[in-house]
Amino acid sequence: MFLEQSGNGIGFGEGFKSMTINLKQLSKLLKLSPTTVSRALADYPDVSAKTRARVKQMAIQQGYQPNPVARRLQKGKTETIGIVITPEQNYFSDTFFIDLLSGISNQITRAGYELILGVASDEEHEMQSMRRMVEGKRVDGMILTLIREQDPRVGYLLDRDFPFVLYGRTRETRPYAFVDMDGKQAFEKAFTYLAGLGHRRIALLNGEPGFMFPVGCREGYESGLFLSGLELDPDLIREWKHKDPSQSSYRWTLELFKNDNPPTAILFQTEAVNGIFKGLDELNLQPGKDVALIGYDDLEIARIHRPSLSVLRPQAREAGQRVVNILLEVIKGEDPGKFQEIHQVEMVIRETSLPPS
Amino acid sequence: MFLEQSGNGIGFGEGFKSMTINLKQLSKLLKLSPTTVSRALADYPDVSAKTRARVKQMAIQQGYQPNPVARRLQKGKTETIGIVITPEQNYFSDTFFIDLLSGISNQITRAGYELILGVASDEEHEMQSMRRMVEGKRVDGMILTLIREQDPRVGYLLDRDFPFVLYGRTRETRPYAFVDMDGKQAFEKAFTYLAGLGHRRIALLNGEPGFMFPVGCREGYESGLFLSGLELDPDLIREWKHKDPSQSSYRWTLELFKNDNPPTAILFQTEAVNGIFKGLDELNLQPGKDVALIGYDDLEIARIHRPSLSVLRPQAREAGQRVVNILLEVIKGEDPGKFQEIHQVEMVIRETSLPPS
DNA sequence: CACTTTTCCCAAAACGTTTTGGAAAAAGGA
DNA sequence: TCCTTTTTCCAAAACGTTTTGGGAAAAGTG
Repeated sequence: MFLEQSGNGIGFGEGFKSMTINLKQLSKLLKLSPTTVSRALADYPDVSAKTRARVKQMAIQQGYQPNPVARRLQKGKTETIGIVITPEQNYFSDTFFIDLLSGISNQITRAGYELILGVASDEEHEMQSMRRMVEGKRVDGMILTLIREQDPRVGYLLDRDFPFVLYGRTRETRPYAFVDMDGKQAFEKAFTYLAGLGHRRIALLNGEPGFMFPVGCREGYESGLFLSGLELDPDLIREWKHKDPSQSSYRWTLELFKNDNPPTAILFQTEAVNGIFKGLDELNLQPGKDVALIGYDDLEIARIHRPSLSVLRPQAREAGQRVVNILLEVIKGEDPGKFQEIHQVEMVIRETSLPPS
Repeated sequence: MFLEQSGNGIGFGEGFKSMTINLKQLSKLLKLSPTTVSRALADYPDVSAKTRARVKQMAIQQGYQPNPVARRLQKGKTETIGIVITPEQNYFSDTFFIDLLSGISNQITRAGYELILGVASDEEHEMQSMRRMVEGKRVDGMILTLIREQDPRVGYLLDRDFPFVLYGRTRETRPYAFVDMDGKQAFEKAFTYLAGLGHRRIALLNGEPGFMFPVGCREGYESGLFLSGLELDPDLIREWKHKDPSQSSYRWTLELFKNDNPPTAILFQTEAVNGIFKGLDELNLQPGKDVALIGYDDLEIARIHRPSLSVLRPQAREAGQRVVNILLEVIKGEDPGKFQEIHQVEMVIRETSLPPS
């Protein structure tokens, strides 16, 4: 008989389903050792150009793909990176996050890696899901998003010396890798733009405290005040709730204009725009005309709405790609402290950023 | 020396990072063979209750977790299931999809499996991403969403006899497993409810042709017409575009009310609600008062808006869990044709479903 | 030609599990 | 007591790769 081992012979009696060839079968077909075939495909220099070509051609012809599980075991790597999302925080339904994820996925695939996804209902499950990935040896590295000021995930991963990259930043003294958007510069830019148009009462509807991103926004806002020679008025600043962006921003908008000296412009995260629009509508104020608006993030609603919303637009897709490339370096053993990127945010002037009337 | 093999001895000189124990080390600690330890942990009957208890205790104490990659190789399974999303279609940013994903992830984790995510920019990349998973032996099964009437993915998977479950249905004669929402029943229910209130001119703003879900909605609408003894008026039916739900539905709303005999109620997918609201606003028509509205899917906007939107609410999370449980059965070898579930959709009456004025 | 170097290939080990096919020890039956 | 059955354990093989450590043949070198 030609077939020496159980199911490892070539060709007969196998269903369509299992029509995949493995290294041993391929090497038999080529009358070479598995070693040589493996090394030929990996472009090792110790296999002649001729046989390398022959091997590669046959591999393509036979549709051979190395079994990733076997490779992972041998290499001691999972070739997988993990991410955990928390839908409750109303963050995931943001198109900007999809862009981020799209960039991440794109780059991961290009590297031949896999992205595994955890969905956690709250902070506790978020940690639990991450620990399963890390301690269960299911991933080589983690990507963290929606970072909090005090983020236990970061300490956990640093303690274990486990590779990770943040999209965002946190309060942590030890060095770690991150890609962040320059929220400060963005809000400063938006503020000074509005101030340059003549606005003197500019309100800030900021993200919920506890998370890190509102910190930069606030800094940029204050920096804008300073650069424009204006005083901070606490009445013009408030936070919306992640659980309920529209409702909380709606209420705040109504309150804001009960003020004796109401604002002529508002800076905010675009996520909260529906509530603001609704509030203004109820107050018979026209967005853009009676109140200038600039949102952070370019969601669909910003483009669709009439008047269209001026926005600060982070390049989420590019950021996602950078996050992955950095993580791959960190996994290789590079020093995470070397990778700390702050990306500029572009301002898109549309119809809601006119001078005060 | 006590340590017989390279890094396999217990305990000395290993960093915090590699403080994970493997089966061989654990068995050495217990003075048992790896075989017995493995079988003890897997509750095989051929290991005594006493040693089983001892093994389990030690495993917990040492924090032993079997290396999933090694297990997968031996078992010939990836313990992984795949899903590919297409952000372009404006589907992913829907909270209902997050619910679905949440149910999927939840159940996958419970089974000890992994969910790997592909993000594809268009139909072609969607297929490519799926093929990578399937032909690259990276998953044991696939979950498909946003199904088209003619969906090449289904044919591809059926041809290869590869396990999969649809969230939705397609036009395909061969048996396959699916979990679908009863869009027909939902729209019929909504229609007859409105008709029961006295509405006689009920419009339908449906999803884009080519996808499967609008088919059921249309059927339900027509069935509602029939049950209410009404005639179909083509002027009252139109589709919105996936690429741009708000804009297309906005335009349609304006056109709709140029009609000599305009509708008093509209049925639609909630995704398109922003355009409808905007259109009605421009026409000085009050939602709920001048025009009754019932949307399909309970998005945040539906609850937030004043008046709040009456909706048809699919239980996406439960559906996601079912999809996974079914897929696991199919992977085990069960006949996919046995698993064809159509889930009822609940109607939530809020403020936009009053009788005609 | 004899010796060294380079080129090209391969057998065996290893990655960490689970499964297979016993085998020794204990218990039961006469 | 001797034989059979049950209980309890284990050595070895297998999963499909990649890496290690050569080794034979070919090509240079004097």
